[in-house]
Amino acid sequence: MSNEKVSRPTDSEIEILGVLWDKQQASVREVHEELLKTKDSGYTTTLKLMQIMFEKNLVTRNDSKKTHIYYPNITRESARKQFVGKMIHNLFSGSSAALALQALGHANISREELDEIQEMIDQLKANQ
Amino acid sequence: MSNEKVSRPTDSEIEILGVLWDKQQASVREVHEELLKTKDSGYTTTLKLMQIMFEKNLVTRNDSKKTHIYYPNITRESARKQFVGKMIHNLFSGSSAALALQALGHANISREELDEIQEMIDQLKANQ
DNA sequence: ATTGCATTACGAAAATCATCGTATAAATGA
DNA sequence: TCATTTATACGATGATTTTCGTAATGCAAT
Repeated sequence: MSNEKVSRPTDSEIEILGVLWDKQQASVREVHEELLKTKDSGYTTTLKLMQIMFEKNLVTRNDSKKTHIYYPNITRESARKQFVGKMIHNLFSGSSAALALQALGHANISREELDEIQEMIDQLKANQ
Repeated sequence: MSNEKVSRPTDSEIEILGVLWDKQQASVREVHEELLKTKDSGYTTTLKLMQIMFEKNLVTRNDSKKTHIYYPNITRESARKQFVGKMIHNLFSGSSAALALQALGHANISREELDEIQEMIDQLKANQ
């Protein structure tokens, strides 16, 4: 009867998960090298964070070799859902449309992407 | 030469800012009463949070009367930009279109809202 | 096998956040 | 005026997050 609860990742944990999502799997060393590109902290900091993430069930790992290999234990998709839901509630008074508009206004979006969003809207309208 | 730096609000701070954005201005008591509707904490907790927010420049206040009146010192709009930008970077690999799609998929959006988003897309396409 | 390097384990400190109790001061009104 | 209420100030605590130093351990190359 192990405790399978998975808590919400912190910002640092999201950074690490981002690397694991991209690479599918990675050692602490690999994750750390990747993080160094955008921030500056010690190796044991990354190690400790990943060990804590293991305790929190945010990642799994294969420790059969000396160098442990870590795997994400939540999907990018579920993290997105989680955070987007929270943000809609916190900052957009529950309106997902408002968030969508904000995102659209945020930065360059290609023609192809606009078409894709267009399609999504048509679909939503059709299902109403 | 005061330090005008404004840091990113925490979750609790966003809740308080939410009340101030809605009301334009409010005393600690008024904010606290509002918070009580959705959460349960002591009055001095709210007071302390708002005092810290004052030190962080997240709010201003008029302390000429005994009961201080607080004002938001960042706009809802800028907070939205801040958080949306961070989320796009953290979780959507920099793609605002991906976030827009995620938001669209999140929950019920009315016909009117869909039309509004539609319009935004047309506008973006026109400007390309 | 011994040395040297890479890795994990572990503890602890610093920083931040959320919480509240208590003291003090201002306003009110009997 | 003085007691009561209402507000702020302040310090302290506990929880969580982030950070790192040091010790122990596994592995590889001499």
